[in-house]
Amino acid sequence: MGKQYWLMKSEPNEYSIEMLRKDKVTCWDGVRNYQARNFMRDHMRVGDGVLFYHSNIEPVGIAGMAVIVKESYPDYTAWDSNDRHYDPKSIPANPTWYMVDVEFVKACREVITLRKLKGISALEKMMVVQKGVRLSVQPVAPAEWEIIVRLPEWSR
DNA sequence: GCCAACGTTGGC
DNA sequence: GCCAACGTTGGC
Repeated sequence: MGKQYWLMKSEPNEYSIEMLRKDKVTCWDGVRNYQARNFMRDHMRVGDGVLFYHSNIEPVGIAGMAVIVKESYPDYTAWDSNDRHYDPKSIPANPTWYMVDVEFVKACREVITLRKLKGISALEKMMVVQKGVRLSVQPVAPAEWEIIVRLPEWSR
């Protein structure tokens, strides 16, 4: 399987592209949705491209780019009863939840807004522009990636 | 296995 | 802050 592409949502209040710039690498913990987990656990490979998406803030949209640098391993925050994402169903011998590590590549000069994405007809099949789709980890088609990375919002 | 009730997501 | 849409839970 060649390189694949993903879109990963984060609320910048919790974790933003600027925090990733400082940290350089972070574990993508806290995903508690089975479909999103399956993408991370079963399909993400080192080198895959990631669009870092800011949700629940103005402006909503793609804020930067990252790359997968570590393939899935158990999300240990599920085992910590003090953690917001604690899940007693997940046990170390049989983890329910997994995460990957992502590394900062670059931030957009300005956010590529959801509104803008919705206005690009070649992106009309993208999951993120579909009504009611709230999956926090989504596959991105190579053709969609190529369009997005050429948008002027990336240039310095 | 159905499905109502509930909790969460996330755009607006 | 609102609330539509979704995913999960749990009684039956």
